[in-house]
Amino acid sequence: MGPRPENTSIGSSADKPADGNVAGSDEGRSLNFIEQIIEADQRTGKNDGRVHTRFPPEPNGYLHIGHAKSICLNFGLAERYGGLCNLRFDDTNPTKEDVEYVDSIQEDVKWLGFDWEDRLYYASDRFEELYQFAERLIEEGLAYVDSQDLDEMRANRGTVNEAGKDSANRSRSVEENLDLFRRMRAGEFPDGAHVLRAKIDMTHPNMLMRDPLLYRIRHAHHHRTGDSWCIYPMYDWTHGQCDSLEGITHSICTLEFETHRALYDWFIERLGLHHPQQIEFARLNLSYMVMSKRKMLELVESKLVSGWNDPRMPTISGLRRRGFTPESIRAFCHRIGIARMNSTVDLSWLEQAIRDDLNVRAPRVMGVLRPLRLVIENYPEDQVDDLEAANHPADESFGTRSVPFSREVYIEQEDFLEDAPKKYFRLSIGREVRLRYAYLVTCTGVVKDDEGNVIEVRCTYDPESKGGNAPDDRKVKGTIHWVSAKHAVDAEVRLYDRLFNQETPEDVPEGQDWKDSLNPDSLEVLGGAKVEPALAGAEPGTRFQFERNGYFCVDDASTSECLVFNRTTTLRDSWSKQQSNS
RNA sequence: UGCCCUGUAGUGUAACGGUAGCACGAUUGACUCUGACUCAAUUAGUCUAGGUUCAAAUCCUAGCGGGGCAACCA
Repeated sequence: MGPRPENTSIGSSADKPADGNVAGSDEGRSLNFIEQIIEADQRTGKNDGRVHTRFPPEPNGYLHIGHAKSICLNFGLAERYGGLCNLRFDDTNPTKEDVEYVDSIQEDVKWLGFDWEDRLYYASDRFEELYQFAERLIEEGLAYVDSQDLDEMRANRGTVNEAGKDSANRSRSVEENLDLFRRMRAGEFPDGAHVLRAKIDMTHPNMLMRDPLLYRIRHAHHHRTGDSWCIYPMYDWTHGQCDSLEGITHSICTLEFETHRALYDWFIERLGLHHPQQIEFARLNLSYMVMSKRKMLELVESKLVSGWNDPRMPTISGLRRRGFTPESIRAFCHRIGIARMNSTVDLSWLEQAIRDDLNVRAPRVMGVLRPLRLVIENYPEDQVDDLEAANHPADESFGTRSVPFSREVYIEQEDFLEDAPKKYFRLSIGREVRLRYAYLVTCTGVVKDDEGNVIEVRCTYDPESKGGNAPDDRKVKGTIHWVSAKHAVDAEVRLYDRLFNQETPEDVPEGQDWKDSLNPDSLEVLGGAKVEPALAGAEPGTRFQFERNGYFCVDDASTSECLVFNRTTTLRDSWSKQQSNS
């Protein structure tokens, strides 16, 4: 990539795997409650010791970090116990679903590093089987066609404090039910005319058991089955049977399906099928983030973000574009654990996970975000030094590269201060700092514009300090990064901050909209950044550490004419923390 | 005036009637050609009240707090 043949390819090693297991060793780790269930099942010989899980998204949106938790759980369990994990699309609602989502979901699961092999299933592939099951239920008097309208049905369902009332249609004969149901399938009725319901108990304290709907009429085009169906099964009628037919042993879902478990079991038992165990765990909540598909869709559609893969979004595609590695996301999911209690993980955990990973695998490079010209008065006009710089401070296998140095360099604006406090280790008039890998320089003065802004810093260098060390071994506390002005490559750098200012943006105070807490400064675009020449032509997706500035990833929009970087995350910064604390 | 689930350091999770641990953070120090990394140390916890027990985070009762359930969504 770089123009200099002596360089090792600093970009290509960006995806070099971290040594050691970034996800942490499982040895000696205590078991989460699901692993305990599985191990107990294996001890008793349930399912012949088999472990078979599944990840069952509805293709109605892009996957996000919360799905990643579920993916890591389901595929991880299969891996840990020598079992299998399926990918299944829960595509029973044609009006909300699309192949765009089917494709992106597969891409994201693969990118995360998981493989369903030949076990890709669609609930829609089982519409016929599910239909036959429904006829069986009708024949056994366990289901009936109801013809109440929506409002009637709602009214008769009762409330959490009041029992529901039986529908007048509840006593229809098996023959009539079968006839009506077949005609529903045949397309004789308009949307909403009838539904098929299970006959359970309209007074049940669990609302889900008050004669739940199995089928609704929907004359809609399905992204897979086309127009061959006009009745579509509901989630509850679909999910457990699909689990069962796929031979799933442990059907893991989030807590909001807890009350559905009674129904799940009821259907499987009446049908006499293999009985997977539904197990619920707490979904992931992240501070300063919204995770509902509805809200994310609204952000996308109202152009408050650039798309599903906006680097500020919690989507897998957003995180990928932001520069996250799959390993870091898996490590994050591992670190947050699995439990049944609702909780909120701080957004900083995600940053910490990517820092840990990139620290090991990202080559170091120098880039100046907000340039300030530094002129080295005693350095000859036409001279250029080629200085050797390590691509990684702790891993020699990354090799070295050569960085050109000349009389004028750019330094970071914040690395110069006229009135500097004692503990400021950077440049100020009369003070000496090290230009990383280059020379020690001492500031002699500044040039200001009419308004008094510093537009140039002057200094002298110690020719004896080439490479960064003085012959007399004098200690220089500060080391700053730089880029040779005449060799610099221009770049656009996009800095990201949290999307919301509210820790829990979903908790909206009355009279406000959840979008009111959007952070207006979540994106800052720096158009005039300067990076070292080795970065010219860096491929989209390549990750670097800009020393002292953070981790950066070449954006998909980057071209050879115009480099564009996304800042994945900053480095930890105890200096600015110290500043803000005092 | 229902049913179900759930309360452990700041955060996330362990402890399965028997020593309350771990991770992340925070703080301090060491190291340092990244105020990064690394290393060391420190910090801080069982919602409340009763009860059972030799022994309770764990079991029981009551209270308090959080979440879910009344789409022809998943």
